[in-house]
Amino acid sequence: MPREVRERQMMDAAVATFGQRGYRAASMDEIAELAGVSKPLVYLYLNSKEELFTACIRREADALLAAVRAGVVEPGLAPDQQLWSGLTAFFAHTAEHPDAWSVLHRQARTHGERFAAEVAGMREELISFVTGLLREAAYTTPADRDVVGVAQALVGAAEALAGWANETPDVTAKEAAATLMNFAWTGLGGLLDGERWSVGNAPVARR
Amino acid sequence: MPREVRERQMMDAAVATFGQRGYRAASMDEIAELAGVSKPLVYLYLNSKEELFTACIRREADALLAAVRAGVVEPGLAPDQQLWSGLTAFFAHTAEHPDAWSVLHRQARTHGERFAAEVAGMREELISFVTGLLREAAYTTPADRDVVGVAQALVGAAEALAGWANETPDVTAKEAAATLMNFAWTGLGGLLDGERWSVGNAPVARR
Amino acid sequence: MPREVRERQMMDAAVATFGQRGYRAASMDEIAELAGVSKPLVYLYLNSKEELFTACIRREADALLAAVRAGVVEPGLAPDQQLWSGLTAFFAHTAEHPDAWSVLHRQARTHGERFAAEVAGMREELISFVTGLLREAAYTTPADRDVVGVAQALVGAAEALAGWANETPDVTAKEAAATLMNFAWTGLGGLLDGERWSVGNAPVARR
Amino acid sequence: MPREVRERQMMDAAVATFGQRGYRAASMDEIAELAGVSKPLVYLYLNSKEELFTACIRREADALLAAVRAGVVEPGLAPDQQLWSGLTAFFAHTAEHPDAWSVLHRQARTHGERFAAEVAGMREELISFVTGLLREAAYTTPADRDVVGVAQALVGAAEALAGWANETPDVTAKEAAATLMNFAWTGLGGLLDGERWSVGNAPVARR
DNA sequence: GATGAATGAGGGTTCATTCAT
DNA sequence: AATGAATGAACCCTCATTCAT
Repeated sequence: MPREVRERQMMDAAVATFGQRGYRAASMDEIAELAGVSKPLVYLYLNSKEELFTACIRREADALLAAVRAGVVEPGLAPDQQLWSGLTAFFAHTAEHPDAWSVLHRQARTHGERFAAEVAGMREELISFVTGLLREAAYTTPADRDVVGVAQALVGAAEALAGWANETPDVTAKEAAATLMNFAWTGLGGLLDGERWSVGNAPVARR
Repeated sequence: MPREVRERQMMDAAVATFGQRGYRAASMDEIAELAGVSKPLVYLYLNSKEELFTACIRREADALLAAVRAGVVEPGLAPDQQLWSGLTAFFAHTAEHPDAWSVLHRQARTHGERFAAEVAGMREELISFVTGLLREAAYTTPADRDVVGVAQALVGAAEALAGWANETPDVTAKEAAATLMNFAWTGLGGLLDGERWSVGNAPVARR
Repeated sequence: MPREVRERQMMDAAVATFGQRGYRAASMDEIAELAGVSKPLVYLYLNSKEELFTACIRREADALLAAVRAGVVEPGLAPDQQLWSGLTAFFAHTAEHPDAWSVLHRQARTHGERFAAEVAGMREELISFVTGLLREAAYTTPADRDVVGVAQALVGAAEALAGWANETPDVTAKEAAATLMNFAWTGLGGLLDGERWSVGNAPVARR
Repeated sequence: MPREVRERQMMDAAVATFGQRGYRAASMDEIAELAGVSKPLVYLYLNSKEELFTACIRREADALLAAVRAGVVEPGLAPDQQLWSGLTAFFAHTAEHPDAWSVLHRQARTHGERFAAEVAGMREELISFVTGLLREAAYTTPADRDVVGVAQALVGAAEALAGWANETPDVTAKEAAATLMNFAWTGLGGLLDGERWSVGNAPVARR
């Protein structure tokens, strides 16, 4: 069997195992067995547990970023529409790859600086995607720190909703995205007055 | 040395170690050494690693809840004012106890159902505190799932900002709380138009 | 509370614990708790686990020997009658003190030479009691080794029956003694022909 | 080195160690060292101390039963001749494998129900071998409990003589078997009158 | 390209024992 | 006469990692 195929099998097994058990609790034995190969082969291809985990993080971070970017390809959309598209893609991807999401969101950030740094890169790309949107949309030029703070909040909210959607039955990606748009775009103040954000008109209309 | 004192020392050491290393990577040896006692004493008082971790989670969850509640004591405040107070207290507490916050937010939720369940109780109390506020403030009666989704988003945003504030120099609790209020209350839509939430008037005035 | 009383309490607790758990599995903690005292007191009175166990063995060995001797006091009995009396006393005592019997028969002989030697003394006294009987009763003078071998067999049979009687419901000391007398006195050869030993006449009559 | 060989080495080392030290006092370190391997290999092949001990009990119980059965193969022998053959084989085996005998007779029965149950199976086979002989040989049909009691006594006597023969220099298996046959077949009553059991004629002639 | 055999190192847990009061 | 506080040492078990084939 060609090396590339074998390697993908191993990484798949590793992502599943790391995602469910955690970095420390996952054993190389289990990963090798799940991949259907012997342990020395895992070491031959991926060198060590640490490198294997790092490789998993990178692959899944890239995949998630690609998915989000692919969701926002249409040019010329209004900022809120772009955000909506990105969020929908984000929620869809995390729902389809729960183990990968667990690796990125939970495991990578709880098992040492080395791994946290690896995933921080991806997070910053998300943040800068959001800050770009915000800067582009704002009438005035807000302070850097304000924008970053708000983007952090937005991404954090998205992460929490991804977990919530994965755990709560029947919450679709669109529903999660709508919830977040209502919250993030309209704001609680508006929500409490009965306002709602909706695809295609609401926020635009509001201006 | 009396048992109570020793026990507190051990729990402090455990929170620090668990918070920094993670549950699996923390060794009872290290905890005992940091507490300045021998390992058997830790077992004599706290029985097992699992029970020790559970005790840490409970203690810190209670402390965090107490801090947030203590921050919202003033009666008769408008809902947004209450939220602001709670958030400020929350950010202040997490900033003062970063290891405890790591235990609650990261470690407890990544190392097995048992621990996750322990912290889920606290999180639900926060959520219900928020949903209570929202229901109280709303003109209309929103659907349950909407409210819970929004509360999840809000708490997730708060958690992300707590991490951001801990990592970014010179971000005070008040600043983090203000950022979140701007984001959460005014909404991105309003923010982009130049609106800002501020202590004491903005949202009230808006009605 | 006077020392002697306390000491008896401890030894009682120790015999019960050692008898049920075994020497290694019994912990000084458990013994102290069962005795209702603190651990240091056990050490103050009995010095160490090893000495405590040795003291238990001695006490119970003496008690068992005394019980057997007390069962054979009547002088002038025929040898088989003496044996019958001794066996009845033996089975009665082991049935009344199962933990003590476990300590002597099982635990003391499975946990190191030191303890085995302690209980071997008692066993030799039983053996020599039996060999005395046999020599006294024999028409001819048998070889020493023959007598000792037979005595070993008899004592072994008695030990096995004591265990069997303790485990099998409703087997009384007298029944066990009768079974053994039938076996040991009449012999399988005779038993199979329908002979039986019975109190008072059988073996005597046979001569 | 192939797995089977290594496994036998480990079990041999385990039987020796368990037989001499006892279950609790034997350490996996010691067993591994005696087997000439590292500790993890013992765990890889035999899983746990408990399973290792159980495996030892089973192997040695089977070996002992096989040895006794192999000693009684000749068909058509008189019952006492069969008993004599079985006993000779039994004593020869226990003398050749004292550690195995210690494991079966002492250790397995003093360290928890699980192990005792494992060896009880073998003991019942011996008992039923003896009871079978007795029933076959009896003119009358004796009560069940009587037969079992007598068989217990006989097996107990054999066990005691095995210990005695192992400890006393120059006692051969045949001598031990002869001593037991004298005791068990002729009975003390007969012995004291000068009767002796001997291979080939005594009991048969007696009928 | 692939594996069966093997281990050094370390972690959780228990326990007999002592000291200061 | 009695105990609460404390520990050194050892044991069972697991795991990442390598070597010879």
